[in-house]
Amino acid sequence: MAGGRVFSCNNTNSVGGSNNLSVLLQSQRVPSSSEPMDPLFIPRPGSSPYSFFVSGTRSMVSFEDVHGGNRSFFRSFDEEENGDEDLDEYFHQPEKKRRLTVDQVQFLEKSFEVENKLEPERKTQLAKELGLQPRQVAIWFQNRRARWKTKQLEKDYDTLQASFNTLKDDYGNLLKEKDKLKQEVLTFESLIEFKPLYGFGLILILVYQVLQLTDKLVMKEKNNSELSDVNTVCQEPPQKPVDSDSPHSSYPFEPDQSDTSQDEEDNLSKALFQPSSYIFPKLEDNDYSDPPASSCSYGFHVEDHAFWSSAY
DNA sequence: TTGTGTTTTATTGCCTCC
DNA sequence: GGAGGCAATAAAACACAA
Repeated sequence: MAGGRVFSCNNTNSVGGSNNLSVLLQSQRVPSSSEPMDPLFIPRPGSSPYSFFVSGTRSMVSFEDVHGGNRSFFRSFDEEENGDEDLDEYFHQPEKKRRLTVDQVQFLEKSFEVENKLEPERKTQLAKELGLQPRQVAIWFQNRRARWKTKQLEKDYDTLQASFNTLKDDYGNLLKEKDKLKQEVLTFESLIEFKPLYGFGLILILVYQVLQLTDKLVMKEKNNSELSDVNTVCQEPPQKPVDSDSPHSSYPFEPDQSDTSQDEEDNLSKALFQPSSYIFPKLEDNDYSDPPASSCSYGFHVEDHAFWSSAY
């Protein structure tokens, strides 16, 4: 035993069941694990069947006094070990562990609920009441504290596990929210770059249309001047053949009006001065469609708002 | 009945406190 | 240095399925 600790031998449980046995419980030296202690049983004639010495003192305890003669605290040793032969056999057999009875355990449990630590006086008192050695009571409390600690650890673990799961869920939700906000930030950033291009693109379109229209007007003017030159050279233009059967026949030098009809000019004018005919994406509150990759896109007609959505 | 896993009782060694 | 607590562990007792 470490520190030379001296403690009472065990097997007190067997005391209660043995016939008229009292036990002198005082170990004078520490047995090694390979050297089991032989309890020293001293029969005490005339004593109660459940009386015994405790720790070598004369603190004899009558279990009948404590529990009104109820022997339920002890196993029915009368059934297990009866008579001198059994007693003799018991003395020579190696020590065996004896479990506490249900009543003893219940008594100890109630005492443990009151206070899980054991003061010397209480230990002695409990030992007396239960017919156990103080050492046994101490060991029981020690083991009981260990069991309580294990269960407490399990409870703490469950509590921590629940907290962890809750935190994990919260963390997952926060991550989702973070991604969503990040996406919104990106959209807004893109929007900031995108909006100034609206004006620039519009200008490009207008310039392009102006150039196209100017070009066509120039061409038309040129054609007209050439026609006038031809008419000047030809004093007498050839007569149109009168052919009522061929209404579509035309004079070969007659200027072709199909290319630059008045309707087309009107349309071009409309196109030029009504830029709204170019459909731009309508930026609504929740429309975070990305802008075109480049401003060149504004050179094309976009007929459908859906185009912007599907294009990106 | 037996093998196996669990529970309970007890021991051992180390540590702290007084 | 002794008393007592604790962790680790041994070993008996017990429960239970096959």
